Amino acid sequence: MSSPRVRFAPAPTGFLHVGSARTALFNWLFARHHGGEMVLRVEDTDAALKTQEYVDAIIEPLRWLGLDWDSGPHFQSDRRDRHAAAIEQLVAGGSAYYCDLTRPEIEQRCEAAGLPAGYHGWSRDRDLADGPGVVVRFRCPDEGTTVVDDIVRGRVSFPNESLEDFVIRRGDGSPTFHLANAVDDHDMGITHVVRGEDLLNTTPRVQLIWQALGFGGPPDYAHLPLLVDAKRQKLSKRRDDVALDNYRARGYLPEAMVNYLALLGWGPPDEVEIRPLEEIVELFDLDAVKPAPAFFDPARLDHLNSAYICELTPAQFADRALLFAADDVDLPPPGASILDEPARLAARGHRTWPVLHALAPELQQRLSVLSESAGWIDWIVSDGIDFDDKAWRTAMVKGRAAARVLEEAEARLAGDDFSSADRLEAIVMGVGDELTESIGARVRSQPPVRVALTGTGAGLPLWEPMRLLGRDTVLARLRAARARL
RNA sequence: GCCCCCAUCGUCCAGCGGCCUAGGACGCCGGCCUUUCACGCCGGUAACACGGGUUCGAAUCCCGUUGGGGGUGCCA
Repeated sequence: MSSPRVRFAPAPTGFLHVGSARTALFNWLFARHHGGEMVLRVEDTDAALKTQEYVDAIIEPLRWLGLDWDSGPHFQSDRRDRHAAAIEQLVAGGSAYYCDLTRPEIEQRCEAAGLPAGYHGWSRDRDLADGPGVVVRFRCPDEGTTVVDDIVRGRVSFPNESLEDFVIRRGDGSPTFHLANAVDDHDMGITHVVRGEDLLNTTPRVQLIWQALGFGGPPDYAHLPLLVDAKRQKLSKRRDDVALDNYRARGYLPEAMVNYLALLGWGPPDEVEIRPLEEIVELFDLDAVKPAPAFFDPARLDHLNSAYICELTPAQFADRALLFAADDVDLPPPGASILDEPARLAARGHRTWPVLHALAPELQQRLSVLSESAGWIDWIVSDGIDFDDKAWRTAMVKGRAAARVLEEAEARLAGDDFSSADRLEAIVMGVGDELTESIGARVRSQPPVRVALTGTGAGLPLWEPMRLLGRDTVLARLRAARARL
C-alpha cells in the first residue's frame, strides 16, 4: 500500500470518548504500520465549540495515550467559505435545492399524502429562492444503489430509494457534516476513512456528495465495530464511564489503556496480547479487524493495567503512584505532569514518595489501578489509624493471648534499632513461638501486632513498613492498642 | 415501520474448507505455596445460535430463521 493518509475527526464535546480514542488509535496504527500520515481535524460545524478548552479536551487525552499526528489540528469552522462554495456548486449543478419546510410541516405533508414519516423530496420542484432560514437539500437518486466498499465489512449496498434528500446546509448557513466531510476529506487528500460503525449508514450520502462534486473515486472505508457495554449497547455518556480522562484520573496507565483498546476488535495473530505499542504497530492491519461489536470490559482493562503496573521500576512506580497516594503533595495544575523533572524531584522530598519507592514490589503486585495505592499505605503515611471492628474482635478479643503478645512485642522491640526488617520479623514471630511453647497452644503473634499497627486484619507484609514507621511510632501504637483492650 | 450491520466459551481474541475430540487470555471454581492480604504455580469450568443447502469433507462458503445492535435530525 502506498503511503495512506488517514484522519481522526472528532466533534468537540468537552471530553474524549473511549470509543473515539479507539478510533483514533486504529487510524494511527494503520497510518504508522503503512508509513502513512494522520490528520487531526476537529469537526466543529458549530463554531462556538472552537475554544481552547474544547480542543484541549481532545488533544490532551490523545497525547496521554501517546498518539501523535502529522497535520492539524484543522478546524472545520475555518473552512466555511470552501464549504459554501461547494454547496453553491451543487445547487448550480442541480444536485441540490432550496427548501423552507419545517419539521412539523414535513410531518403534515406526510400525513396528508399518506406516506411514511420522512422527507419525500417535497421542495424539489418548488423552485424556491435562497433566503434566511432556507436550507439546502441534496437530491438523492430515486433509483439504483450506492455501494460502499468497506475493508472490515466488504461490499455494503444501499438502495437509493431508501435515501432521503438530506440537508447539507442549515438555515443559519452552516454546512452539515456530510457536506463538510466530503469536501474536507477530498481537500486533505484522505485515502482511508476509519471510523465507528455508527457512521456506516451516513457513508452513501457522503459518497453521493463526493460524486456530485466531481471528486472522482471515493476513499476506502473501514467501519470499526462499536464498543458496547455489558448490556450490549453502544457505550453511552449517560450509562457508562466513557470519558478517557476519567481512566487517567483513576490511575490507569496510558500504556495499558492503549494496549487494551488495541485488543477491541483486533487481535495479534500470535495471541500474545500484552505487548509494547511498537509491536502492535508492526502487527496491526485493518483487514484483520473483526466486524462484531466488542464489549468494553473493565475487568480485562484492570488485568492489563495490573500487568503494566508490575512492569514499572520502583522509581517509576513511586513517581506515578504518588499522585494518587499522597496528601502531602500538591497536585500539578491541569496539563502539567508530576512526571516532569522539577515536579518529580520536588515530590521525592515528600514523605510518601520514599514509602512508595521502598514498598514498590509489594504494592505493585496488589494494585489494579494506581489510585488503590493510598489504601495500602495510609497507615504508614498518616499519623493516626482507624480500627476495623471485625479485625479487632478476631485478633484482639478472640485471638489467643493477645495482651501477652502485645506486651512482649513492645518490650522486645524497644531494644531494637529498627534497622533491619528481617530482624523485626524475627522478633515479632519469636514472641508467638515462645508463647506457643509456654502455653502449650498455638499462639499467633502477627494478627494482634498487625491490628495494633494498621487497624486492619490484612495488608502488606509488616516488617519493612515497621522499619519505615520507626521505633517510636511502632511502640506507641502497640501501647495504644494494649490500652484499648 | 424502513435501511444497514453483527453472530466461536460469561467476556476479548485465534480459527479464513481437512492440522478442531475448536486454541489462548480475562473471569469464575478447586488445589499447592503462605503464621495476614497478595503474587506465583498446578488443575478445572465453558462456545462454533438454529434450519437448509454447496462439498468427498464446514466453525469456516451460500440461503433462510432467530436473536442482538446501529441508523433513520437543520447531532456527528
